[in-house]
Amino acid sequence: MTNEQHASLRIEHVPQTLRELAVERLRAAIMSGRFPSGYRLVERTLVDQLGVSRSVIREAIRYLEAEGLVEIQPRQGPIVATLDWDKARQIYDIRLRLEAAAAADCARLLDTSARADLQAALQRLKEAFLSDDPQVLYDATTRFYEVIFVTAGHHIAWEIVQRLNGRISRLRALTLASTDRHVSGQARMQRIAEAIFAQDPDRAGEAVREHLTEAAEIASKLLHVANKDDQRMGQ
Amino acid sequence: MTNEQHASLRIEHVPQTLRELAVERLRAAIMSGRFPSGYRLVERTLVDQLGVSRSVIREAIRYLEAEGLVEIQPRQGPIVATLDWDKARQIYDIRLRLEAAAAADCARLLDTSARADLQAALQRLKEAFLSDDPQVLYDATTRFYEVIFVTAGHHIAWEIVQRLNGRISRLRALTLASTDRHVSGQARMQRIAEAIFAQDPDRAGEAVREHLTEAAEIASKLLHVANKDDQRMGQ
DNA sequence: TACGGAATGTTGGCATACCATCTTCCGGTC
DNA sequence: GACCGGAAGATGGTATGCCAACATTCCGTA
Repeated sequence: MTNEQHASLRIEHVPQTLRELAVERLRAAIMSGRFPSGYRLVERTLVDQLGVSRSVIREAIRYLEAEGLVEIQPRQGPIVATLDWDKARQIYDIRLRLEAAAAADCARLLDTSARADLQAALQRLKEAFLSDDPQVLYDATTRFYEVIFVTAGHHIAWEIVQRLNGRISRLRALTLASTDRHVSGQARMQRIAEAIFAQDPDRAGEAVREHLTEAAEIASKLLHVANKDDQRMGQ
Repeated sequence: MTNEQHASLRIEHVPQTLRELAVERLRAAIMSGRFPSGYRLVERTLVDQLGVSRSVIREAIRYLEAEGLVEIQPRQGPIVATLDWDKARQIYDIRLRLEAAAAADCARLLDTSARADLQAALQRLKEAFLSDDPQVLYDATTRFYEVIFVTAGHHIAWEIVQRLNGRISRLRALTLASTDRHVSGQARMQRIAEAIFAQDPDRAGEAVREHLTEAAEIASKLLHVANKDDQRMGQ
């Protein structure tokens, strides 16, 4: 069982097929905002852009469709999934529950090896907060949570959270970039880590809940501002 | 926003493309156990069985792969996803958290219309418990939860739970069929409904937790028995 | 000038063809 | 008889071709 216990800690299976590569490229393009919400994914255009055949593109789109990153409009084909505040709220709520549970179990199951992993992830996170590159902070945050989920043995929950994060990636990037967040985020992350190091499940869960509640509030403001911008710009 | 507020209550978008049809057929075949765990999904064989081209089959497989119902083995192609107790445990744990949250919010948000829906679903569930057809009970149970999730506004959580249910469908069928379950299951469902009708979120959440904890225990026993059978039969 | 329709282009759905790799099996040689 | 090598089959990966539906444009007629 679980012969992939720490599989997700590793370098993530170098993609071999064009299809896997295409999925990654498209996902990156969507999550980075290069393909904005509602953007039409015209197959033949993507063929030119990625330099692969339509078969590959279409299969990649099917995958991303099931993942929730792409929606199919009947008679119009695939578009980048849209996000309104109701959906975002639901996603933050699910994340809150799954991440709190993971942090609590992580605190319970912490062993020497996991402690070292978490320590390293926390250190990297601290450095990332000093960095100017949003991507670095994004990656470090992801890594921090990954250690928590994997240590807790919540592999499936981690997959779910990663997918949900994909759907709110732009919101998440904005949230992480927010200056308020910059200050308090680091402190909150620190508190999560401390509770886990102290092996206090309740406090770890509570720390995550506070952290994510704040994140959701910031996201709410940002999304509403963004929506107003969209309306003003007529899109 | 949420212009599909009650979309999932309806008859579910009559599939138009062969691909959607193929996804449904394959999913049904897997969930019913006709394609058992680990079964190789050979594309050209499926072409003959479903009477469509490989393009359609392959795209359907991509979708089910992202859904977690199918796994791709490098250099061997797709197989029906396998399930060990560690994965099943994780899935039950996630379901527990999401369903408890949905029941609580459902209790909070219950209005006249939702009350009627839930009442109808409960009635159908009671009749299903008297039925001999496992499928009827399965469908009625699904419908009961669907009303809870939709009323709570937890549409995304409902999608996630449905997917997770797909991955443990055989376990779930066994659990529902278990005679112990037959007796206590109905009582527990009744308690969940009563707590929601009383608009008592805490009690509703607790009732769901008890219900699912029991279900997970039954599933645990069944899965371990099944695994022993598998070993005995050399597969 | 305005309206209708036909021609053309765009695009997704579906089918098929080709190729590389891996497996299997058969035959020949030692 | 055993072992090795190659041919044939099986199978997934990829590319391409065809078609129907829909949108767009342009021309002809009233």
